Amino acid sequence: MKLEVQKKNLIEELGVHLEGDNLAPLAARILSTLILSGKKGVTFDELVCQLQAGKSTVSTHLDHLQNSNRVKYFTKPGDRKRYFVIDPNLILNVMDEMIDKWEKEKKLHLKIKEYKKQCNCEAEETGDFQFDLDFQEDFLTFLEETSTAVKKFKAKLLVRNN
Amino acid sequence: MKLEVQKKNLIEELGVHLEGDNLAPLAARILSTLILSGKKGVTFDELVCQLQAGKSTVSTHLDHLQNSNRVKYFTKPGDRKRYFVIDPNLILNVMDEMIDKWEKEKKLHLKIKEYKKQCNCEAEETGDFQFDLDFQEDFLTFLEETSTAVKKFKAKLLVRNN
DNA sequence: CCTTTAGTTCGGAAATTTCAGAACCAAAGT
DNA sequence: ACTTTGGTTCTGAAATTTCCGAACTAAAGG
Repeated sequence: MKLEVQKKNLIEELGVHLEGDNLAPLAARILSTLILSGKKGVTFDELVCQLQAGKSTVSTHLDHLQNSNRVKYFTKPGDRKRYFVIDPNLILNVMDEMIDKWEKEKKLHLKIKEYKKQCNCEAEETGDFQFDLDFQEDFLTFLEETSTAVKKFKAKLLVRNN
Repeated sequence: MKLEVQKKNLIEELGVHLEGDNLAPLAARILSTLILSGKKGVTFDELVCQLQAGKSTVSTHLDHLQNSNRVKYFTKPGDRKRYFVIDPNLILNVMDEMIDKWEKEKKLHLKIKEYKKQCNCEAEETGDFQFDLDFQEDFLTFLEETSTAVKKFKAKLLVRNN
């Protein structure tokens, strides 16, 4: 199959997939395009044209993508255009986000565990425990272990890249 | 602090958090309520009252939550009401979902890698490679490792529970 | 200065999601 | 047979998200 056709199909497929992470359709298409366009970068106008989108839309979404450390740009001397590329640390940033989210989740579930314990204490005399603390326990271990797995891999990457 | 107040606060806090996983606000509140109400279960009417929501809304969202294996219900003999509780396998199901998602992602990125390789080949003579395959390589390893970490933990849980 | 380029910002239109009310249904009680 | 209970389904309203166009700005070119 011709490379251009392949690219268009992949942009769409990856785009749909990326929408899963709370990205607006067009934001997902932008990111997808950048992922599939490589180091040479894509300009603002190219994005507007290729995605058939409004300038304002592209501008806003590019802002978002840059603020969330997914996208960067570089310039060429004597050329006012910006060449957008995916942030070279994208994987690391994604991992950091995951770790962060799990960290928050852990704190929340510790609070919940506390609450459940208190509830079970109150029901002591009746012997009618409301909560199975195993669930909470398991979930916390789950978050812990998954977190460390990602952290380890992150460390490995960092060592290798230096 | 009084347990009831604690519970209400936790339901809201956990609810907001759960909205992060593509759940509608009310769906998140339902799940949150069930998580914080334990084994005794919560009836349809209690959900409608406590969450101040329409019956149709609760009905629809409960459907969703059951179809996505997050929620189950049990009944009591001689009592037509349904007592909703979180699915006892919720953690396992969540893990399966994660593994599934990563599996799909892996397939997609293998396709992308293929595409990138072809692109780089075409640009062979110019020496002007469009893609740094490291990114793709790293990402695939990342998915692989995170997946196995979760799978291992899942296996551990399964062994313990039997 | 005036124009062109490369965008940004603002206001609102269009699409989508989320929710509620009314009508409905099926099983159980009377 | 009628009523109550415990929901479900359908239709549309309200809220939110997503996007676009028009007007604007700032830097560079002529």
